Amino acid sequence: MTPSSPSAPDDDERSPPLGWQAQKSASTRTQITEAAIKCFVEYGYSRTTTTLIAEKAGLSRGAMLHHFPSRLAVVRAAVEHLHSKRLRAFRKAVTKPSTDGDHVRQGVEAYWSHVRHPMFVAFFELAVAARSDKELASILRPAQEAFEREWHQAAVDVFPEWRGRGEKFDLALDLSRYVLEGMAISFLTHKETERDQRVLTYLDEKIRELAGLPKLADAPERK
Amino acid sequence: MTPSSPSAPDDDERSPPLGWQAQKSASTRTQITEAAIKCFVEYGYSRTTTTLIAEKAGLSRGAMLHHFPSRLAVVRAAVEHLHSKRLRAFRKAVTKPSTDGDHVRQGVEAYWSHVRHPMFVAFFELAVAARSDKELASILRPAQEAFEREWHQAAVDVFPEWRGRGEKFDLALDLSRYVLEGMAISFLTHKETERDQRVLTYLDEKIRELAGLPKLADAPERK
DNA sequence: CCGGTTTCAATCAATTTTGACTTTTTCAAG
DNA sequence: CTTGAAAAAGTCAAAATTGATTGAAACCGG
Repeated sequence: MTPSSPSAPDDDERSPPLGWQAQKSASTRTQITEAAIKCFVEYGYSRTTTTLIAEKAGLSRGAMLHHFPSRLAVVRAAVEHLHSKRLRAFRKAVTKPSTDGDHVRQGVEAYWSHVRHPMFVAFFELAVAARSDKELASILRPAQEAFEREWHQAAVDVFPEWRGRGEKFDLALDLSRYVLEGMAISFLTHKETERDQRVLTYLDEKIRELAGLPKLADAPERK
Repeated sequence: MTPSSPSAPDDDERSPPLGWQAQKSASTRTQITEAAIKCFVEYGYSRTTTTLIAEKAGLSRGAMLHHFPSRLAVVRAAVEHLHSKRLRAFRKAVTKPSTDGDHVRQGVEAYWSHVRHPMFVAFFELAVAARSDKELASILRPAQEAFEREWHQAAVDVFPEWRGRGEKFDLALDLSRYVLEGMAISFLTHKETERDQRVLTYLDEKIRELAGLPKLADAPERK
């Protein structure tokens, strides 16, 4: 069932030979939660069984259930882990010094990269499953709300000059969120085309309009 | 397990006393597929078991498996049924004589109503599940592609004057699709606010811009 | 009224998943 | 080197789901 070697040094085993049991335990726990997240992305939420998680983490199922007594406990930990990772990655993306001082472009790009990352897929799977699973919903809601607050705060930080013009600001935020998430979700089943680049460029343009910023001379290449 | 009366006259039982067995069978089959669709909406795809479908359809499980030999057969039929219903409803919405000759408004409104309908939720559940279920994906893909072709055709029909200006036309279409679907999906877990009405109004406005139509004097109330 | 077909109901075995329980291994401290 | 606690592995029964099989009931044509 678990043919992998008992102590396969994964990417979380890089802790120095402090050899502490507590540290090893923590390392194993993150290994498990990350395996769970990978399973969400690869197999979807409902197909993520404890067996599958243990297999992907390179542990026996019994070992996993020692760290997390039940499936839900793993899910809980995975949600927290995913949330903090997501938050950290997003913060890093928006606080990165802008390459050309183009706040709009950077903000859009940051969230666009974010929603195309596997982490967003994992969170999306959880969100969809939570729609008809009240228990999961109660676990997910705090993390989701926290992320959205952070998202909004990041937007305020990126556009400090935009204070007071609340109505258009909110509109630009909502529009961006819906367009980018809608595109990202669409791309889960469809493949990207050149047309979609035009949508991103157009979104940039409209946000600038709403912000009262000057039009960009020409749209530079998007990666 | 199935406490409901054996021959509960549901909304599909209203066929006249033609008493034919073949017709009754067809009626029962649509009853089953519609029950399956309801289950997708209410419990999600993965939790929609054969037991649950039979229960919701008011049949014994054995009776259901007589009409559809396997779970997948039910899903297949449900996808087809859902697809034709979706297509019919959408066609009706877009071909309805516009109340005030405002094509843009009508088109947006039509698709907005569509994505807020339970049928869209069901299709969405299927689409998400299909992401990690190749068998379901192969069932769903034809229906999805057919609907998208029809969607595009409907857009062309609603804006006959827009031929030739392909680039902006496609942009308007893509934008609308992403915004509306993104909003609809967001509303599956969040609740609607007044801010979202502004996004719809803004979308109307931008489509008019792209089409080169005059700005609307004032935004009438949305229902 | 009868015969055969269709529809429906109920039971059964096989499989999967889960969580509890037991046993073995690892490892740091004395 | 011994020892005891933590970690890992393996085993087990209970529950759920599925599809097959069998038996009963309704219905139509003759």
